[in-house]
Amino acid sequence: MAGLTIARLAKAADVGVETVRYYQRRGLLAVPDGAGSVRRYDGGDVQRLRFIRAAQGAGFSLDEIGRLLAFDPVTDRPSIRALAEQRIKSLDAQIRSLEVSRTALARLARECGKGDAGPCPILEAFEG
Amino acid sequence: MAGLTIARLAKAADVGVETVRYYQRRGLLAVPDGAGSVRRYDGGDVQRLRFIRAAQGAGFSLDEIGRLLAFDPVTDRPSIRALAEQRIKSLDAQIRSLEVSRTALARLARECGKGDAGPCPILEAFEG
DNA sequence: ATAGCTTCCGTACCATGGTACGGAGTCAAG
DNA sequence: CTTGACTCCGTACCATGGTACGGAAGCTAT
Repeated sequence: MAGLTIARLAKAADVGVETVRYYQRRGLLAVPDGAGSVRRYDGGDVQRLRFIRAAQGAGFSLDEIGRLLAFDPVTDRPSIRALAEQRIKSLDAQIRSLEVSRTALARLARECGKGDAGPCPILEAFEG
Repeated sequence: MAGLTIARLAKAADVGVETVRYYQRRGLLAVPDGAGSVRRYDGGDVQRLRFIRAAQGAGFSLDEIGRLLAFDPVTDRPSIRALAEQRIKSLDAQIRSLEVSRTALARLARECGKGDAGPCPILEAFEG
């Protein structure tokens, strides 16, 4: 009987078995019907898991990935692109926010390193 | 009787009442002893809340802020600075990771926008 | 056919930073 | 001295992305 067990599927996609189950619960991955038996998976499932991981790597949440998977690759291009643009905007906002923190903190750390007398400038900055 | 109620304290620091309680549970803020009565807070508490928010703005987690608050501003400068350097490294890693996503996704979105025939290049990229 | 590894499934738990709720007690004003 | 607002406290819940556990059933090798 061809087909992968859940453990082999997980290994093939380099995720944990519990992660596979979690994606099934989230509706990202179909649960094959194995009627009172052990369910079998195929290459399509491996592909789908890889898709999910790749999309995560591009910054999409599992919720967004669910929407991506529901789209038709040919007819829904505008919607897919819109989702991507939205994600890019969100990534930009996150990046900017982290950079603000990074810059402020680096300046404070530099200040702190310049001497060792008195209270730490890092803590002082947070005192208001 | 001088002293702020928890609602006034929260308002003064621009946080929610539940957030104040949460910080108390986390050990970030002292719980004044109000012996079977309503507890009162002072300017020091407002200051401390502002500190927490400012430190969060610099990218520190509540756990790290707890450590910062435990340090002596004068004698623990090296430790404080080390914590800051560590946080900067972590911020840098997060920023780099987001930028990788951002760049890859922007390229795909550009690809997708170049035409409307065939399957969406964004989805195709995730297929492996 | 029986030991022992997997699988199945529900449920609970992890970190993170809160938010919401419900009952009981307290407090100030009318 | 009662009403209404606020406080206290424990506990549960939210999102996010999983991880862990435990019992029952299935599967495989000897």
